[in-house]
Amino acid sequence: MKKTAVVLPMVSLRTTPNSVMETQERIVDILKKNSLSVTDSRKKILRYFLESDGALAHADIEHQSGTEFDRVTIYRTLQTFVDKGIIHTIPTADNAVRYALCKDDCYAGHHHDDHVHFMCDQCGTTYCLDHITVPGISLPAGFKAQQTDLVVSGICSKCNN
Amino acid sequence: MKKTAVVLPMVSLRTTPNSVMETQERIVDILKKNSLSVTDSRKKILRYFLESDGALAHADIEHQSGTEFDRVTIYRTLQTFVDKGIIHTIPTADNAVRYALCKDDCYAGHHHDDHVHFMCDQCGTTYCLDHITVPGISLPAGFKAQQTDLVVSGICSKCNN
DNA sequence: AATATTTTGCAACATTGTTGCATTGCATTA
DNA sequence: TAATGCAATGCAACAATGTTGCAAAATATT
Repeated sequence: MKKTAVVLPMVSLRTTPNSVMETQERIVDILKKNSLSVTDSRKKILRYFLESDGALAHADIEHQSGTEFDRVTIYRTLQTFVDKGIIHTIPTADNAVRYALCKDDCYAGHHHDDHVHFMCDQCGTTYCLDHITVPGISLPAGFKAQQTDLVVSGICSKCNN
Repeated sequence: MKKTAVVLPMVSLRTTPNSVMETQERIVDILKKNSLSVTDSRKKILRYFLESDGALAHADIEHQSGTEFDRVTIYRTLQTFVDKGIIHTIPTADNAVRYALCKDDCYAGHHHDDHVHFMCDQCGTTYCLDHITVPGISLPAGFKAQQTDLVVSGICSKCNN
């Protein structure tokens, strides 16, 4: 492994704003609560999600992280997070795989992401509209719903000015 | 690549010469109405959709058609059909691109596929539930909806026995 | 600190999708 | 219906995306 330089040295904790410290703690907390060993790539990738207001695609993370870690590591980390219920995938109209943080009531192997996703056609940002729940759909006889995904695309509030 | 056995007898349509002729005519009609030149690949691919009750992925068509035409031709044909409003893409939970025939009120550059899609976790078939419309979603201030996709996954009526 | 376990990087590969260009096939007009 | 113009196809080469096995490195455990 190449990199030895740490991004956020412990020493800086005193002089760093509280919010940064909180995020760092929160990251480690999430990983430990999910019985995951705390590694640099997992911390970094989880940080991307915590600091992003939208969803992230694999490519986003790959570009942001540069050559810091391998493509394969990103794939495996994302898969691990999905398995643990930390993030969830979002089906989008353009069929590009995107991931976003789960709410607290998701746990390993059991997602509860019954909220609406919004994808801006202009800036490409994907939002989780957590407070809008997916309406129940009455299916034809014999059909049994397991999961319902609702994705709205259009113009978001930032681009709508 | 000569697949002989036909799979689904579901609605067991008696293949009289007439119905075959009708399908053939319908295919040519659809192509001409959309100002597309009538080629073998377009006819064949369009036939796959007309004879399928579910949605098709690129891979499905590629496997079914064998080496009859090039992969690139399939990509371009599907794209052409989407552009003309003959088929539409379906966003699925597994983020695999699937296509299905549009209803009549779709035309070039303007899709009206406000119906629900159902994807069976067991057999993998994707259905267009044309008669179930997507409910209106009230978005936060500033958000403007352009398109709404609702995909339900679970067990379909065929597998639910 | 030593050991056991997990994760990572690398390499090699598979699948999926895109582009340019010469050739082929369709459609149009004479 | 033969000639011609234009669109579609096949091919090759490439780019992007995703998967797997294994040795090396990092993490967790004792």
